[in-house]
Amino acid sequence: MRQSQAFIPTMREVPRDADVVSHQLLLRAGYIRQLSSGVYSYLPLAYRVLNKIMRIVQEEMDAIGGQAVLLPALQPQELWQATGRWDDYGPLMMKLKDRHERLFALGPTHEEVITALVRDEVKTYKRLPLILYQIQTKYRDEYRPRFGLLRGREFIMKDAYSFDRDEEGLDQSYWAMYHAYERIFQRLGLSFRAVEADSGAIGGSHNHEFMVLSSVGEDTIAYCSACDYAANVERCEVSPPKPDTVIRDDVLDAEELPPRKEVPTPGIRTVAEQARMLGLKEADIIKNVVVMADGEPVLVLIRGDHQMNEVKVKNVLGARQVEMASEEDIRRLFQTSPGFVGPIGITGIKIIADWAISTMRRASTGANRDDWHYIEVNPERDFKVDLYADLRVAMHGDRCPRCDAPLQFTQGIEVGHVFKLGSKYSRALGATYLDEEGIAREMIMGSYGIGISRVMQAAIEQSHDAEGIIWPMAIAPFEVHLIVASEQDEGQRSLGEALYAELRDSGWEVLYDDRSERAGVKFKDADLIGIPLRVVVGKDSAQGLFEIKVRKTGQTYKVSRNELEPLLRNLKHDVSALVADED
RNA sequence: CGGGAUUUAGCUCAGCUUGGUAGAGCGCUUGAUUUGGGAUCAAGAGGUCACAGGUUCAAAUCCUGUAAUCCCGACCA
Repeated sequence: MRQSQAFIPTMREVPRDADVVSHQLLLRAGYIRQLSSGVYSYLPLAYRVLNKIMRIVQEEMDAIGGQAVLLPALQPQELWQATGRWDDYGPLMMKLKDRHERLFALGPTHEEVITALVRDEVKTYKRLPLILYQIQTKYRDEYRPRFGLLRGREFIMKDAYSFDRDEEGLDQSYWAMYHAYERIFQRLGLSFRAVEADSGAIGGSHNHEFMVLSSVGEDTIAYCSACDYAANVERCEVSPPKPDTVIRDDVLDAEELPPRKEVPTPGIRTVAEQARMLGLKEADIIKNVVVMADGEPVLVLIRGDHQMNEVKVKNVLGARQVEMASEEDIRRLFQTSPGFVGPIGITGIKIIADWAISTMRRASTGANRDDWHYIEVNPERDFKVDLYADLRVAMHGDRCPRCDAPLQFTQGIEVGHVFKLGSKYSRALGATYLDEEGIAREMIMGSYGIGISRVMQAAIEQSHDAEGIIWPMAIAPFEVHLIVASEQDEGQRSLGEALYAELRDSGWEVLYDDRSERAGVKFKDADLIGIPLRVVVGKDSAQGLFEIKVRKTGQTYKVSRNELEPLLRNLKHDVSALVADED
C-alpha cells in the first residue's frame, strides 16, 4: 500500500481520554477512532491486524473440525427468557424495541441462538459431535467501558460451541479446543498463560481462561512457584487449616480462655479503625459480611485481614445470585448499623465462615449494638457456625493447593475462555438427540471464546516501546515498511518504486512510504505504526546499498539489492520466533 | 448506580477569578528556503466557546438545568 494514499491518521499528541499505553498507541498510530464510549471504528491498519488474527483463529478452529457460521446479533427477548438469562444478564444487555414494541437484545453471546438452532436441526447421535463457531460483533452495556478496546461495549469475538453425546465426548471437545487455543496464542506471538477459572453455578471441573500477562489486566492470577498450577484468584483454592489448629468444644475449657467482654467502640466504620481502637491486629478481628443469596440473608464471617470471595460464597451456597445486603436490610435484620454486626446471639439467619475463623481465639467482633464490639471472642464457645468453607480470596503468603509451595500473583488480560457448559442450555431449550436405543438425551455442550479486538490491544500492551507499537510478525498489518528517505531525490524515488514492485512480486506485504515528508517524520511515523521490518532507501542507495532495520531490536543491516530479499526472509524467520516479553 | 473532573479550531490546551469584537502550539492550505529522526520563514483557511434556559445594555466568562466523555468506587461493615 502506498502511504501517500493510505488512510493512516497519525497524531503527535497524546489523546486526552486515553491513559493506558496500548490505547494511546492505537489512537496515535492511526488504528482506531472512538465514536462513543466503548465504541470504536477500526481504520485500515487495524482492520488488517484484525483480519490476521481472525485468519489464525479460523485455521485452528477448522483444524479441529469446527465449522464457521454467522449468527444474528439481533435476538428476541423470548429466547433469553427461556434460559433465564434475560434477567441474569440484566443491565449488561443492550436492549431495543422494534416498531411493534417487541423487545430485542443485541447479543452479548450466542448460547441461546446456537442451542435453539441445533435443537431444531440435529435430532440423532449420528450428527454428533458438532463444533460450530463464528466471529462476530458482540454487545455488552458495560457498567464502565474503559481502556479502549480492552473493555468496550461493542467488540469482536470468536465464539465456538461444541455439542456432544455425553461428558466423555465433551471432554474430548474441550481439550481439543484447549490445545487449539494454545496453538492460536502461540502463533499470535503472545506471552500467555492458561489458568483455572471460576465455573460458577454451571459446574464442571474444567474451565480455563487464557491470560495475557500485563500490569493493566483487570484480573489477578495466582500461580505456583514450583508446579504448574495457575488460577484466577476468583477461583484459586485456599487450603483448609491443619486440623490441630482448629478450635474444638472439648478442648476449650482446658485452655482457660478469658470470658467474652463488651467494649465501647464509638463511630468506627472499618476493620482498620476497629483494630487500632482495640489495640488488636486486623487478623484478630472477625469481619461480618451480610449478603443476600437469592433474597435470603446470610452472615459471612471472614478474618479481618482477608477478603471475602463473592464467587466462592455463591458457589458454597448454591445460589443463583449473591449481592451485598443494603444498609436498610442490615438494620432490619440485626437492629444495628453496618460495622457493628456480629454472629453472637443471632438466630434464624444462616451463618457461614471461612476456614480461617475456625482457628481464631480471643478475637473481636461486632456486638449487634451501635458503637459496641465484643473482645475475647472464641468461635464455637461464643457462637456456632452452620458451615466452614473456603470463602476468601487467595493472597500473598498463601500456598499452592496442589503442592504447598508459595503462590505468586500477577495481573492478566483475559483473551480467551474455554468452558464446559454441560446441559444447562440444552435442558432449558430442549436440545435433545436420539441415541442408538431411540432414547432422547440432552446434548452436552461447551462454549469457547476469544476476544479478537481485545487480542489486538493486548498484543500492543505486551509489545511496545517509548516510540510506538512493535507488532509480532504474525499479526502485523504489513511485514515490511519501505521508506524512501528523500522523495525529491529522483534516484531514490525510482529505486523505491522498483523495490516496492520487487518485494510485492516476491510475496511481501509492504507499506511503502512514498510521501513527500521529511525523513524524520517518516521514521517517527514508522516507529509509531510498528511494522516489524523496515527497509530504507537513502543516500547509500546511490552506491547500491539499502538499510534494513528490525523494529524490535533496533539492529540495522546495510545490504546490496541482491542480498536484500534473502536477508529479509531470514529476519522474518527470526522475528517470528520472538515472543513478546512478559510485562 | 455513588463520588470526582472535563467539555473553547482537526489535536493538546490557554482565556473564565474581575462580563465588553475568540487565542496559542501542533496539524491543514499556498509560496520560498530546507531535506536521515516530528525543519525555518512568510501568507492563509478554520470556532453556534457541548446543549437549553436565565441574569445583564452586553455572557466562552455569572446562575439553573440537561447531555456527553474520562477517572475512582460499587466485597472488605
